[in-house]
Amino acid sequence: MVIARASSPVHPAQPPNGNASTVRYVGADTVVEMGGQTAYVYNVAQGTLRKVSLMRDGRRHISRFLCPGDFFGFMDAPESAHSVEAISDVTLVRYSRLNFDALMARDPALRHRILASMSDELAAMQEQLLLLGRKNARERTAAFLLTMANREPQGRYSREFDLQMSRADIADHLGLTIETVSRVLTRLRKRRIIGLPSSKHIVLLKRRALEAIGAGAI
Amino acid sequence: MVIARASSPVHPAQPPNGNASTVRYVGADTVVEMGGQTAYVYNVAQGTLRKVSLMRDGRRHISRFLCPGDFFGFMDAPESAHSVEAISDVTLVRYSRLNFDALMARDPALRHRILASMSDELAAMQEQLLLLGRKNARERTAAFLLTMANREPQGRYSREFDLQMSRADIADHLGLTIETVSRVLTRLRKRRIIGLPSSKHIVLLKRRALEAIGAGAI
DNA sequence: CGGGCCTTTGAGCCGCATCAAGCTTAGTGG
DNA sequence: CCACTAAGCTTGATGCGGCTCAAAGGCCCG
Repeated sequence: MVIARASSPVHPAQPPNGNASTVRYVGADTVVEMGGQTAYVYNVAQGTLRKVSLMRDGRRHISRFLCPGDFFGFMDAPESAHSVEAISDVTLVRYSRLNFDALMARDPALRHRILASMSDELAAMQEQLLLLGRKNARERTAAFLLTMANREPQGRYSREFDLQMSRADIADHLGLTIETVSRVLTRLRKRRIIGLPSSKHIVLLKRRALEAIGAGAI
Repeated sequence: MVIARASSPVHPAQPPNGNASTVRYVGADTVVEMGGQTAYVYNVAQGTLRKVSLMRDGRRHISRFLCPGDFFGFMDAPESAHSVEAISDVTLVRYSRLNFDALMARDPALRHRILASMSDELAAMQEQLLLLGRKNARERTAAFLLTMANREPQGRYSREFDLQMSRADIADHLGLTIETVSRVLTRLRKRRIIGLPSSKHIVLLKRRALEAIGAGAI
């Protein structure tokens, strides 16, 4: 039940306007928030985080990676035992939940923006359920790469991008092992569907083929 | 993109009050709603439905079973290709989406009820992601039986209940095959953890043991 | 009593996990 | 600039859980 505990928050609580404050976390694996009702709603400004569920015996699942623009801490139920951890240096904008609720009540535009964001998240989760329930390792990996490509900031050409997370994180997101993820990526590289100049740098050589694989054709 | 197409709606559109109307569907496999922006929000009054995603090659996934009290059609994103199908005779209360939005804007209590309901749904989906990503067949089945037991209407003693859905539906919800579901249930019966007087009637003989299995202990 | 559907049970196989080395990269200190 | 180390990634060999294929067993309804 750790709330916004940072091992090293660089700039704690400096409000740019009345409601929000900016918080930064440096280094990997910083636990930002875990379970319970949180006092804050966060918006990711920079960096990447992971939303982690843990089983008692150590099995781990990552339900989602949080990228710039994403909200979190808004709709998380008390009982679900999950935490949010930074996997790179991160800058968050933090809103008091009370202010946020009040703001939502007055501001229909914000309300719709939040509902749309939640709707997107729900759709993504539903896709992920299908992925975990019915797709094989190759299909999962292809779909994941495309999701990551589409999440890249606009400034960058999404044909080519860096994965922000380790093989272990990818495996725990896709319900696979690091070995399987590695093998599938190697196979996609050997078939010239992706380029892999370094372990985290991805080039989409045949996007259409990758899309077909991710959708379960072929 | 079929919206509220019923093969046999018994009582179409009889408004009990200004906003809502009651709709009934008889027979199984009736498609109630599929993809796209729907004009209505539904609340389940009686019966059970399934929320289905389909892949082009026929692979199927059921992300959720809808039971009395559940809302749907509220937060479903346009692009996700899923449908909602009745698996028993069903009575739904249908609200116009426009009215619903307006009502939500004015009524903080309703707004919080809806947010809470969405929060519950999100937590359930997160649990399901962990289940599909990291649990084995026995753990999935145990967790599923407990979920179903806890969803029973209060009038019925949840130690003992009827499954509303077929083995195929259970399999498609748990990312397994009908054969595996059947085998796991048989094994749980032989270990006297559940009773199975008929194929759809479940008796929880050792709830604690089942909980331990479902959580991944043992 | 017969036919169709759902469920159960069995036999064999396959995809991914597990176990076990190597390899690459980054960081650290001499 | 080069050991040295540690962590992460890749690759190979083997095993197993759940899928596939097949058939038999219940149940419902005419």
